[in-house]
Amino acid sequence: MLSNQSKYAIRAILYLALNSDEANKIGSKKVAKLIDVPAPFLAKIFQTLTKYKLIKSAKGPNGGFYLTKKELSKNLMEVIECIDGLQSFTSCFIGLPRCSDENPCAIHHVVSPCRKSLIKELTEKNIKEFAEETKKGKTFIFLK
Amino acid sequence: MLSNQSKYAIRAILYLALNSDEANKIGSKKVAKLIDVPAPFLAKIFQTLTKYKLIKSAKGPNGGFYLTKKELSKNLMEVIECIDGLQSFTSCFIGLPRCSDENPCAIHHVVSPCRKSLIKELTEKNIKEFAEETKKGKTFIFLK
DNA sequence: CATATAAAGGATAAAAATATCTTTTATACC
DNA sequence: GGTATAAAAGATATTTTTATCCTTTATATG
Repeated sequence: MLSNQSKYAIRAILYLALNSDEANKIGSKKVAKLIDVPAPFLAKIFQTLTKYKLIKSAKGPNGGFYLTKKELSKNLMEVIECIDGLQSFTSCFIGLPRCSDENPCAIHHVVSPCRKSLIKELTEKNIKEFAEETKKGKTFIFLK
Repeated sequence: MLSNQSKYAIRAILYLALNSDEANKIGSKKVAKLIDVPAPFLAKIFQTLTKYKLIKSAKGPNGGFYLTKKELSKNLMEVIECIDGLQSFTSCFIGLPRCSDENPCAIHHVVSPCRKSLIKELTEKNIKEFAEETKKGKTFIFLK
């Protein structure tokens, strides 16, 4: 479904949501270790996320990555979109080039409602809200 | 979401459901051309589907691939399972190794219901039923 | 200003998925 | 039995995704 890049991005961004702010920046290597993803790969992912303004970065000593209120108000679909694009959510499940509600493929009516509800939830709930549930111990972003 | 292999497999198997039977076998090259997928790749996919008894094959002149009642009664989850496995439907959306209903990742509650309903529909409806809707002109398996 | 730190950028490497090609096997039909 | 047909099997090539490495740039601090 999602590429590894998007998976890592979501985990990392939720980690930053829970553990960083302007006064507490975290380096990419540290995040990588803590959420258990390949460090140089995460560094690349963070470059993309920074470029698309989904996270903040600062160079130099005490530099690192962090989120502010602005980034916390973004949603996970934006994260997925800036890394994978929306194709995997919008293009035909069985690869027909012009499948649509009007011209549906054989399984369109089975797949489309599922996707729409998933997109809705990943768009309407922001990063802060997802992080808050984890903070309360209801959900996890890493599991030992 | 699905690999190209699974996408092609579903389209091809629905094509066979609509256009083949024991008396009307179709060669893999012909199917490939008609549903617009790479011919040698489809030939490989058909090998797998044959091995897992999701389609029938016959060698030699007038040989080819076809479905009987038995194969028509199978479902599309079986097709996906034999090619991709179930990982993409069952493993954690953001890649946590032991995410579950009891130990949910941050987006488990958003993703899990969508997946469950998708699996249910792709399991409960058989190939014949999907093909019949296409036969009636309600859905398509190729679109010009 | 020198030094250390950490991100940014660019180039490269490894693995997996996608796709193709060639040879072998089975079988229908003359 | 010989020939043509088509799948099965196995080997190879290409592309994309995943991952790593090295150099450059920015900046905080002494």
